[in-house]
Amino acid sequence: MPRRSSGRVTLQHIADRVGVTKITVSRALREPHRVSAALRLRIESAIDELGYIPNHSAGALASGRSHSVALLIPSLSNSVFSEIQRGVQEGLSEAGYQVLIGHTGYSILEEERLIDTYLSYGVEALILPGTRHTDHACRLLARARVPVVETLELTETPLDINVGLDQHEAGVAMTQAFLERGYRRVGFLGARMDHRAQLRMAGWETAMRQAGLSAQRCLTTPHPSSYRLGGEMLGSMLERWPDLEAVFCCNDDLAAGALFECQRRRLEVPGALALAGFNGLDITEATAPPLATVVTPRRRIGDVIASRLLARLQGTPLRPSSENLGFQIRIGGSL
Amino acid sequence: MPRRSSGRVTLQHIADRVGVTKITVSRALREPHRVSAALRLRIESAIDELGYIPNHSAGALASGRSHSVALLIPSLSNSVFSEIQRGVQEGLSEAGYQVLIGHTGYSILEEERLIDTYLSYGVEALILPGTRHTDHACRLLARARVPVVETLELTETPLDINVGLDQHEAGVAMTQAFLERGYRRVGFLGARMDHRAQLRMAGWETAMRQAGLSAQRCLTTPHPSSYRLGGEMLGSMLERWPDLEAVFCCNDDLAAGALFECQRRRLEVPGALALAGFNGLDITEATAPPLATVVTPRRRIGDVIASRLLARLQGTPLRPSSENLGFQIRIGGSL
DNA sequence: TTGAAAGCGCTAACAA
DNA sequence: TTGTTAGCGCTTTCAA
Repeated sequence: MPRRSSGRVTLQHIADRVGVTKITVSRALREPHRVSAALRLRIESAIDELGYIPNHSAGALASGRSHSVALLIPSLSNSVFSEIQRGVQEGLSEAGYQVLIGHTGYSILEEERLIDTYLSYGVEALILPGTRHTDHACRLLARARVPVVETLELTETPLDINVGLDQHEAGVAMTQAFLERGYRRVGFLGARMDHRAQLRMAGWETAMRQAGLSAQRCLTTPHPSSYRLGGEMLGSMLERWPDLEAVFCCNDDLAAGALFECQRRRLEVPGALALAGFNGLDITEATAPPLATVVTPRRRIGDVIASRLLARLQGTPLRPSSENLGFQIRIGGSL
Repeated sequence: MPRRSSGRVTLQHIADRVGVTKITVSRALREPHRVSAALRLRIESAIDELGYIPNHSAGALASGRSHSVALLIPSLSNSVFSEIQRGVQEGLSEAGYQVLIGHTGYSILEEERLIDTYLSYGVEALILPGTRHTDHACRLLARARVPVVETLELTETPLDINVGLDQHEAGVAMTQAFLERGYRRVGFLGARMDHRAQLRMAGWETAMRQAGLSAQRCLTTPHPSSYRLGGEMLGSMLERWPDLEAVFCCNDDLAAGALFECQRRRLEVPGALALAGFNGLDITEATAPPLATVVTPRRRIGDVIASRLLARLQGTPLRPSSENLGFQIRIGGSL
């Protein structure tokens, strides 16, 4: 009788039942072709009968491989990340990796905590939203010698693999779309104001200044985006700048909320006020009128992350690199 | 030189540096009060210097405890689950548990796969969306002897802990709200048609039949819900049943999409058509008019799950139980 | 307050 | 094709 034991079925139990040693059972699971067919069948049925579940910790400890990858996302309620997740998941799970999802709530401190946690879980790669991290997080990542993907935005100084799009450029492009259509008093509405929102706003400012126009009509808040907030903030903007002709919102949620507020106020969109959002979520095509937006290649980002990461995990040495997947301006009917 | 070694910093490295044994370092981390203050400080600075990250697998293997709990959610893009997650996370992480999130995509087969995976990770509890599982999943859960929470809906035969609300009753209540306001030709619009959507629809049918009314005006699809789909399906319903007076949608996304379609068709809501959704998401309060909906206590569900689970994990033996957290009907302005 | 010994369940490396 | 041996990094148990 062992001194300590969990009571769970182990490889040894299967081995005893079949009359082989545990390494053979282990092989039957991991390299079935290296075990004779007859034996394999007996092992499989014993596993089934006894309800064996492998102990991942033991395997990871012995092999030094966890077969898992961490994907950190800022928000669980934002479809932007769910599409990236789908691409990553599909690519990596085919290759035998488990994707562990972590939720940062847009906080780089929480990100740091999760990086620590997942490194202690022995993940073989980390996928991070954004390119801003705490110093401590960067130190952890450097020491871990594990592939790291930074995504969504681009940086000149990637830690390792960087896949995303130029948020500033997208902000410029959307603003120019307003200007090309003759709008001059174009405001900016921003919430949460994470790094990407800041970049989009900076793009708006750049484009306005370049056109010799005022970038004063700007309202931001650190609060999280929501439809309701979009409506409320649009109200404040209209009060403060009654001459407003158009509003570029830092994301689709705010833009939709702003559109609803216009409907309540019987303000024609785009007749009395033009609107645009950012991301190209489903809602922008559903509203009346459809919303102008910057369509970001989220699914593709997920796919590309998976493929770059797999190359890296399978040994292809890559030096730090940035990959710009671009964006598209969709005018919809609100501009 | 050891035959195998990961090159990572281990407890032993810290111990060597400080001049103690590894068990003392281990204690300094887990039971700091049992190590002298001076030593503790030296250990802490060595940990910092060398960048030690504990190996979770080794700890879990040795102690038989993983300090982690799995939370499976059907969709990453549905705010319904993000609020539950927040409650669960807050409650459990305070108590030292790591919450591992898994994504089932509404598939009980995928759920089964994730249950298997997370059991092999040694999670100390599982939180599942819904009360329907594959037979194999039930067998896995039974053998695992680990607390299980089934949530969102209620069942007469909980596996263990069941926290949710009566989806059928909510469907009945919302339908009755239509009837009380004089609507008679009330249709039902459903997408995805997971078990909860089915229960809501059954509630609608029950209420209509009890009132002696026809439950024919019903359109469903297995496709995932989206705003766009809500609009398209409403179009089909109006074509098929031009006499439709009201539509109860199985969730808020569909209802919002239906509202947008009404706006496009210049159909007054609720004048020409009344609408209602389900869940009470942010969007229902933002649209013009605000949407009638069934407000579900999602945050509270998360909180209650955490507290029941902690009690259970800390040893309080509970027999299988169902907890009904109820719902509220909010009329908004679309009814 | 600190340490020695053993073992958690598995896999790598080598052997037959 | 199957087995033997050692050890992954940590914690438990018992001892000092």
